[in-house]
Amino acid sequence: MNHVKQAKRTTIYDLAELAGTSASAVSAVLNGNWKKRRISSQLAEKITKIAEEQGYALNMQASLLRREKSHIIGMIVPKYDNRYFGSIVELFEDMARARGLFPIITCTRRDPELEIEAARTMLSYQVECLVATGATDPDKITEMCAAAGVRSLNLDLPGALAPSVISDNFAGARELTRRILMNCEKRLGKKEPLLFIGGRGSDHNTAERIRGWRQAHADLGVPVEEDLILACGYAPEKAEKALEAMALKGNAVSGGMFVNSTISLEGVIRWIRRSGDLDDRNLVLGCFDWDPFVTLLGNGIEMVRQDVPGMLAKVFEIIESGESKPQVVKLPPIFIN
Amino acid sequence: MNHVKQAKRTTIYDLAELAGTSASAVSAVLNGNWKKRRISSQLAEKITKIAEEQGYALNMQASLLRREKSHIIGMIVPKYDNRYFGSIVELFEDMARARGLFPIITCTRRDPELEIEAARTMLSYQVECLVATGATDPDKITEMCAAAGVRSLNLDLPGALAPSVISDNFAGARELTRRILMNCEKRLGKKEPLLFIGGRGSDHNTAERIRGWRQAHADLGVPVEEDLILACGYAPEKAEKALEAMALKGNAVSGGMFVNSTISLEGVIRWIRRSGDLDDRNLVLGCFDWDPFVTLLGNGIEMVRQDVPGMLAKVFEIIESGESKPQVVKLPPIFIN
DNA sequence: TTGAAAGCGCTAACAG
DNA sequence: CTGTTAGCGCTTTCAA
Repeated sequence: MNHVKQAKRTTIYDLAELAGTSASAVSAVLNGNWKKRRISSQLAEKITKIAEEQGYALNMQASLLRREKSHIIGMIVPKYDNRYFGSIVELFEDMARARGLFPIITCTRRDPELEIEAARTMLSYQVECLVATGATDPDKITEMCAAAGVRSLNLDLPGALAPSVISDNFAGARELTRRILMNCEKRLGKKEPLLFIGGRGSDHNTAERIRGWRQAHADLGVPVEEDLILACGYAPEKAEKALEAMALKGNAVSGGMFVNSTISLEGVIRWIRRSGDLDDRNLVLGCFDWDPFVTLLGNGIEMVRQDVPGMLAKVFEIIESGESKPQVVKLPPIFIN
Repeated sequence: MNHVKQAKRTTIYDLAELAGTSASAVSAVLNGNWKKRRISSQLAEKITKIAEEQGYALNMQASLLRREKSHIIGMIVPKYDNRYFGSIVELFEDMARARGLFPIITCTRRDPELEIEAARTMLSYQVECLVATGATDPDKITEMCAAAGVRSLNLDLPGALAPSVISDNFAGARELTRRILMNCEKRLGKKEPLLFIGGRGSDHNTAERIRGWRQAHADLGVPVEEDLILACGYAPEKAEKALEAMALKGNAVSGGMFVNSTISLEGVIRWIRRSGDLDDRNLVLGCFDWDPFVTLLGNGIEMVRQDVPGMLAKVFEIIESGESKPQVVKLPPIFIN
């Protein structure tokens, strides 16, 4: 209830003085280890009450400086604005807190420079562990962490130097492709080579998905066409432009389409809407990603939902086990339509 | 390139020893104020090189403890997993960094207890300013901050004790309602009272939107029906259940509908899909929120997109001005269909 | 042009 | 049962 703006924040010394005791007693009480110090519950109560009254807030910087463990866990993530990363971040925070860790998260917008700068900043904040999600150069981050004696893990995109938890992109893409091809047959009367759109050819997941896409074509005896692979990046505009360019070259955009993320799907659908109706175009879509509204788009778009709770459970399992040798854990994604 | 796992992290004392100089010199050089201290560029260079070699990372906790300003800015946010809050968070991080601030963000899942706990934690981390986004009890947070001599601002949901930046919910809802009613007339041949679904009656934004919804009905001479107001909460399941309950009571769900957020819209559309086709039901929808995929849902759903860049620009403007007396800044939202 | 030293607020021995 | 004390790693006078 004290609304006076104080130049100096209340410290344990202030509290000690008010309680007529010492700073160490205050510290012990406020940290909950006063039974260990056998402080009288009377004093404990008094201190707690005074702390409350004064609106005391621990100075974490000082506390951390003194303590050996920071209990801070960091995560870097490429984007917030889609369901996949949004749910990763939200669940990560939750699970971290449930384990008594303080999560700090930062978004790097798929910018390699920002990624390493973010990692360095996290190290400055004394993270005990850093989870690099969808990093472009995870090994660089692992090296930086290792040099500081900090554990790191990769999520979503694997690295060679630290444990990685990812989706089984090959198997997922293979099954997704199979489903799209079957839908083509059902709806268009024939299985035709699919378009692959979105993502970066250089990133591991996209490469694996293209591999699965090829395999499924082979499985079903459908030839693949190399110039139907448009790994144009993730942004909606890029997918939109890629389709436009394709159409301008005189290639009819029709048949089946494997879209590499909902981000790209946004651009794809925008292009479709701009240039004619989805139904009219006889398009059969599948997307290696999930968004609730896409389900509601209709047209039976096949989707793959990555197993975020499963992946994070694995991440924390590895963290808790203390394991730090490189290994890639692949989790099967979930199919939705 | 030193991959040896070190028990102790490299400190400026280690660097000083290696460079044959003192910690204070190292500190000055690494902070870039060595011209002020007139340190020889030779020494500066040497120190920089050694720091690089050793993979030195500043201990921010120690640095912050000593410094007077933390340059940390905090934000609490209810959810990550929708476009609105996702874009707020992403842009906030960006703008904070551009101003030399370190953003720390935490998600409180609309849990009032978590909110104040999160605020306390942020204070422990010595934030210089805290932005409370969509907080259930913003004034409580402002009080806590004030007691610690920390500035706070409210975003999305206003408070009485600190500057607040919000959308103009009344005007937005009024115009959105008007548009839905006009669409009803166009598509269904008549203007009928709209259903209002989603949100909490107790939250300011929902109350303002209901007020706008009423006003628009009055403007167009359409009577409102009180039991068409279903402020059932935000979660998709809640909207879905509310519609189900309404249908079970024998009330036909048809005509126009004002949906209070995309989160709720998810449940609404799910219910529609489960219980018949959107087109068949003659539903005319509007949503006080925006999601790119909703545009692509078709059916001409009217949407309101809140002006996130505008709101954050205003937030930082207020922060930079040092202003801290209560005021509510309302930004007009943008209409999309 | 540089180094020594004090101290930020807290925790954890250790000494009563 | 409780207080004193020694730092954690860094920044910043102050003195040289």
